[in-house]
Amino acid sequence: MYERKTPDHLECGIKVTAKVIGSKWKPCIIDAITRGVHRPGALQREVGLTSRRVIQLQLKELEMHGIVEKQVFPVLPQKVEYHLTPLGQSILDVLNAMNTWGEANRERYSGELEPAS
Amino acid sequence: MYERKTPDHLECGIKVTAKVIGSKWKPCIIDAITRGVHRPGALQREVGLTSRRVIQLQLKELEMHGIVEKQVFPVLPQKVEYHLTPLGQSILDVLNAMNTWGEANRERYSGELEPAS
DNA sequence: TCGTGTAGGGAAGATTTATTCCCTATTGAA
DNA sequence: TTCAATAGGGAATAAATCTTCCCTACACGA
Repeated sequence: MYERKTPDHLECGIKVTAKVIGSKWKPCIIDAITRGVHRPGALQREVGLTSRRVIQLQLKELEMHGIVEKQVFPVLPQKVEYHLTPLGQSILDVLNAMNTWGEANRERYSGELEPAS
Repeated sequence: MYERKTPDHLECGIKVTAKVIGSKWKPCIIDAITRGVHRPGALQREVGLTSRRVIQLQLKELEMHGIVEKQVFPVLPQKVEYHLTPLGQSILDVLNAMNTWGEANRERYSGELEPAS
């Protein structure tokens, strides 16, 4: 586990939220779970472009942050499912706002960046 | 200027938005500008905790991304102001959503992290 | 027995991002 | 003349994040 060398700055709400969903794959994972993909292996195949390990690490953090809940079925072969907690459900509002803005402005950022406005 | 070695993944709106506001200080800077702090030096003092250089770099990126507009006054000593563009105004919805969620759940993430829910 | 699937993790390295240090240039005030 | 303020940037380094490689363990089927 990596140990931060600088303290977290959580003085404003934005940074709290960023701490929870601000990483390369977490939004994708949360999105996939809401679409009904619950098992780690399936999530990895769904998200693609990244490895099993990466998904595992992100799921673990999401679980620590109370966004997802891990459910272990006592069967073999192993079966595990991750579901959104109520807290996880509540953060969908934020993801939706981000998605809406991004979709509305995608073309501006897709090609090379022009100087702006 | 740093040149990325891996391509941007902008296939979903969330990542587009994250590219634009997803950095350590950009949300703070945008927030300060909306509160009426427009000059680089003042922004640096307002945000605190970071250096002049950092603010400069972030402002430059925000300008390239069309979020803020730079206004140079032809006077001496130099005077420069940054203001939000209409596009910048529109992204406030996202920042507000993030802030609301974060404020509502701050206590959960302020101390040490408990295993969750 | 060997290869497949499941889920999980340690350790090292690559990549990206943030920060620091030290420069430029200008004007006015001490 | 020297120091403060203004705004800006190059280069190097520190820190954080992401990724890859190689392990564990279990059960089933060929």
